[in-house]
Amino acid sequence: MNQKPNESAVDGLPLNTIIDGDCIDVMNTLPENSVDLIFADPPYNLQLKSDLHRPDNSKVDAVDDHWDQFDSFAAYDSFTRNWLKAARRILKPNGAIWVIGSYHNIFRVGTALQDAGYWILNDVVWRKSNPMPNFRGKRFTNAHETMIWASKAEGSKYTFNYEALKAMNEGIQMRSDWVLPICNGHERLKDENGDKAHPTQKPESLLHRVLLGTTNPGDVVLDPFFGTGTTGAVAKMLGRDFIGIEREEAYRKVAQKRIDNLRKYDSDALAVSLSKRAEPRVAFGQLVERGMLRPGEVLTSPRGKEAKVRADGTLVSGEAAGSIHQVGAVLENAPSCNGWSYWNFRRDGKTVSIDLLRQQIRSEMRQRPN
Amino acid sequence: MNQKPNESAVDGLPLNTIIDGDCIDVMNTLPENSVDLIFADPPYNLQLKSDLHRPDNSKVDAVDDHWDQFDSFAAYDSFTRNWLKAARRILKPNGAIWVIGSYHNIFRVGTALQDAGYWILNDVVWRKSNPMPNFRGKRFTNAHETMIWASKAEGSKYTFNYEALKAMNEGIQMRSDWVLPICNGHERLKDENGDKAHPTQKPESLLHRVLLGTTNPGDVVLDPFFGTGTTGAVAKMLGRDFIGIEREEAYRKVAQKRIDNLRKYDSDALAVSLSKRAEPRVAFGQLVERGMLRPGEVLTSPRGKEAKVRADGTLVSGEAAGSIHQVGAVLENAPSCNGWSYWNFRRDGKTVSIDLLRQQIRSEMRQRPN
DNA sequence: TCAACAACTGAATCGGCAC
DNA sequence: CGTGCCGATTCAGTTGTTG
Repeated sequence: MNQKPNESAVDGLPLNTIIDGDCIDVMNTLPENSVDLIFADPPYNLQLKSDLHRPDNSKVDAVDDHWDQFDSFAAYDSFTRNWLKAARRILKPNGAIWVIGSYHNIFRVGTALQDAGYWILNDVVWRKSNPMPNFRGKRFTNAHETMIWASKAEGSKYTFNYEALKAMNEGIQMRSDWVLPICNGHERLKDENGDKAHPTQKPESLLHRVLLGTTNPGDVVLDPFFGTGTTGAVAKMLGRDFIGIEREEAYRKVAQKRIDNLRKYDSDALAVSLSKRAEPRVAFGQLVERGMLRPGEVLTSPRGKEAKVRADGTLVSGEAAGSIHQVGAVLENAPSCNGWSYWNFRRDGKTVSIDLLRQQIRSEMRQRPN
Repeated sequence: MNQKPNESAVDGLPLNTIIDGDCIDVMNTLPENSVDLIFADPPYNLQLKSDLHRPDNSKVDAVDDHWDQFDSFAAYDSFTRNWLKAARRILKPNGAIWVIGSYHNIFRVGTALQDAGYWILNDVVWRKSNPMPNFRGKRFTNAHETMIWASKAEGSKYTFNYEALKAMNEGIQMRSDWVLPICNGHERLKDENGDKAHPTQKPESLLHRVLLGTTNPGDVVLDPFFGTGTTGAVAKMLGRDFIGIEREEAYRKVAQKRIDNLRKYDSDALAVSLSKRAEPRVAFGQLVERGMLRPGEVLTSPRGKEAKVRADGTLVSGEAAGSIHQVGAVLENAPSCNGWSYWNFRRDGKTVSIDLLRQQIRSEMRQRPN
């Protein structure tokens, strides 16, 4: 394990380990408010009544492992509500959860999430570019799975790397439907017999988008149904810490080997496009103080409105006076206005945005903090 | 009304009419086992906290109608279970139901459907080609809605026109995700003031696919939340009988006029919107997510410039950071640059264009349209 | 008449921080 | 806790106007 525990993490967390046990029992041993993100791929409660066969009579290796049978919806609901409750206790107040499922279980999960006090932020559809066809031709090809993204509570300040996701999507904001291939080829882990090691291994691309978009480097990501450890593998590569919980020894062994053989990406490759919100705040008055703008100087709007700069960093325009934002909003008769992008000044015969001056100050601050 | 009652229909059904009243009360007056399909677009129970403005300061005309207000999840669940129970009674034994919703309500609906004894056949995702963006950059663009398709009971011999749907989809099995534009333009009904007649009018293309795929000509289709009557309009065009239930007089009037006036024009418009397909867009970030390129990997230009790939699909090269196009333009001191043809990577000792990777993804997408 | 441009719109649980 | 204020934030279209 070449990944070190993170400074900001809560003491006593078993970081970057795979824990043997039932996920509810294990989560109940962890400290409350200690985990940044939970990614959960719970059993699907598949309702296959008999073995499914392809048209050529070869048998489909369906999900029929013993852990995936539930007597009734009631049993599944009880199981779901219990693990969601344990998960919510260990989540930090501003933490969030992702749960993935199909129509067999996702409606139970979504209802339980809402009832437990989680606040749904989006449902995200993983649209598979290469799904298994519907061999019998009796239904639509089941070509997607659904993920629910929810914060611990209404009003939580969840992490969302908007600009990074937008950059990843050619400059257009990321939508709630993601087109990604299913996990196969070299990525699909095999056991000693060459069979697939886990029936529902998720693709790393899916976790890449989840972790890049809704965690920061150094965050703690817990996966209560770790399986073959896709969550841990991607977390390690992206410089996040993980905690995995898995009951089946065979899965734990495959996952541990998989993760040990991975390296973390260079940290400069993990830097991500930042939102302007993360930039330090600059008061308009500083431009006046520093002489970048003089009291009495006239600012102009895109549509030719004018305002005069006062010595205290406020503007006057006719009856209106106040901050660059307030005066802009009054002149435009708008509920609000970003004065930084609204106002311009003249230099050497050219019209320049006042935001350019703010950027100068910010770049000075970066070189010499304080 | 130029549509005649169907021979096979149960006697006493008010075919091809719009009934005034609460849907539960009205359904309870209809004979049991009498309807082939129910399409329901119930209130979504949106919980809007305050006004939302676009970045240009214009106000979003949100759904704030009284019929969408519920006090709690419990109240919404009670409402849902009641109308689903009434609906199930009037469904024929081999009948089926479609319910459409968003993450606000669809999990409650799905759970209630399962609990009431319906048998879910698929969840189908309507991927909107032109959704409203997320103006605040706080979440993923809400770019889809979910429909649940369920039979009256497990083992029902529901209708599924597999070949018709396959033919509609260029010879490939119809998948569980449908790309269709939202309802706007001439199809969007307006009131006397020129405002939208209904806040959530569904596109005819959506109902066309539902009715063509899961009913036969002459079947009876009931819509308990008829609104402006998209279900009735498409049913009439496709030779199915409809029963609409709607409480609001204004909606009933608009719907009646719409259905009475159906012209050939409508089916032309339908054909156009059905043939619309989203152009496959490939973002450079997808190559990184999918592991085709690794964060930290170095790309080279034809003249030997280098840049490093970051986890969010942007590049860094010295001071320059941004998209493959932006960084290429900076390094060449050019106004613009096609990053796809500019950048190369190394594999097995050979230099390869990144465009080759894009072509791989494109070919995957082309094999499975829609 | 047409092209170019401006204005408008859609089921949305859409801030954050200092005081 | 509330109040006040800074200041960040949009995609794919359709309709209407201008030249």
